[in-house]
Amino acid sequence: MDVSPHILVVDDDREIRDLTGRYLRKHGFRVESAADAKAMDRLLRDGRFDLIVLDLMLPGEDGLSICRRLRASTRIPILMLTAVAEDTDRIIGLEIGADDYLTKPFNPRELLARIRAVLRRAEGAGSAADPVEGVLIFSGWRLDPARRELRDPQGVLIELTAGEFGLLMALVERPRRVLSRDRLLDLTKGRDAQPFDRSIDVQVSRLRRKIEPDPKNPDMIKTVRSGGYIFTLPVERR
Amino acid sequence: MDVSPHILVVDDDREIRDLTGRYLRKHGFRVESAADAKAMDRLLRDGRFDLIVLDLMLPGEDGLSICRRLRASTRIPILMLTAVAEDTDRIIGLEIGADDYLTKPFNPRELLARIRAVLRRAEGAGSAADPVEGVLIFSGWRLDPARRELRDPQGVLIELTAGEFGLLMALVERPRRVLSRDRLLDLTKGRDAQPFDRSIDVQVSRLRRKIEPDPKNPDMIKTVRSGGYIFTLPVERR
DNA sequence: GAGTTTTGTAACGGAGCGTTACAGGACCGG
DNA sequence: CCGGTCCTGTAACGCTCCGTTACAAAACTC
Repeated sequence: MDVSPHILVVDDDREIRDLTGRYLRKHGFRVESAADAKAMDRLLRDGRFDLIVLDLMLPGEDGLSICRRLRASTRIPILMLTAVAEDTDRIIGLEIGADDYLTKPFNPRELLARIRAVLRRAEGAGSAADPVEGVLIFSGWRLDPARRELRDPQGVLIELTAGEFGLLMALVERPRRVLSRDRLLDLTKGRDAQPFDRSIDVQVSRLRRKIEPDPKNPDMIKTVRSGGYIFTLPVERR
Repeated sequence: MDVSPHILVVDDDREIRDLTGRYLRKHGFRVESAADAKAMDRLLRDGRFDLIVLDLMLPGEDGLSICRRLRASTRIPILMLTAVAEDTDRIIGLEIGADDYLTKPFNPRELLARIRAVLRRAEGAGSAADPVEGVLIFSGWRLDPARRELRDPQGVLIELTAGEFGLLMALVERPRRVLSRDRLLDLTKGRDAQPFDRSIDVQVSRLRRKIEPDPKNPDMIKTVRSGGYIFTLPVERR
């Protein structure tokens, strides 16, 4: 299971997206990027992020507005990028709710340091990093992310390996949706698929053997041919 | 009673102490200053401070060491001053647990802005000079940071070495989240992992032997393969 | 129904991890 | 400064996990 923090870079400058993305990945982060507010919203809907790097100047909705909007609904830490140096004080003074800021042009290492610092701070106050709160329940089964335990409807502990647990989490957190192998690989390992990568298939097979009454005719985790896999049961969070 | 925030400036350069002191006072802060670690300790002993501005380069004990030491016992926000734009130092400064930093020479207005930002952030999480938070309790166990003691549910003192205690603190202060070995190393030793570094594994093993009822099937400290370790029990602070 | 693509799973081997043994280092009292 | 004790990092061994490969079964196409 990949625990590396997930960063979302929002900047209209493609070069900045690419460079920072590469740099941050090299240092162990998972990174996705968006060129504007719309693309950002799309990514936010689908994935969980630990931090957003947000450019102040954007086409369409600008950084300030986005920042305010995000703050209204989430606590995801925000690191603002500002173009000019003079306004720095004002930015902070504006109390838009960003967690830190950096003026362009910036040194990637400084970005890295500030990201780490913000993540560390966010850690204490139940950040979006891990809303592990609550157990996931599906037709009597209980999946507990905090204890990393799965119990069947009779309450019996089902031993899962870390890989199996991570895969099941990825599925159960997104029930009744087809998840491609690529997506599952990203969610569980934070890596891209290699040609002829079958690792997800094998993990699914191993997982089914442990949780499906009849692994030959899977009920919970169904295969979607040339699509991926889907977790079919309704899931309740508690 | 004066409620204006209380700032402690630690810098060996007298001019900086005086100038920043004057500037910050003008903007409504109470300010005291110290030229070195000794003087700082003296002031800390009998005053409450809301934030410390700490120079990296100091005669005697240097800023990094001081920072680490302060973090071990308090949560007072720290704003580091670094002399040159020496990146490694700056980065380490944040990694050590400083809340922010600024490179000299700096614009007083920026110092002011960053101080305000740090104070604003600190506000939420039990601010002021609360020296060492209370006892940490998990399913009957009591971990006391002030006395550096661990007692089991029967009240029996469990002897832990300094390393074991530090590791347990790092875990218990961040329960129910996966902590990578790198992170744990940083939290406990303040250093980076070397290739083939297994010291965390060994410490975890020794700690489990002392606190897990069945060390072979750990319950409190679980392993997350290729992820790190997680402390699974809910923790209450008192 | 033959051919093609996709998926399931057994088997193998490399990598991650727990544990022990050992040795260098810190600490302490004298 | 010295010897003993305790602590902790490193090396090594064995076990488990999981990615890869290979082949068979299933699903789909025409």
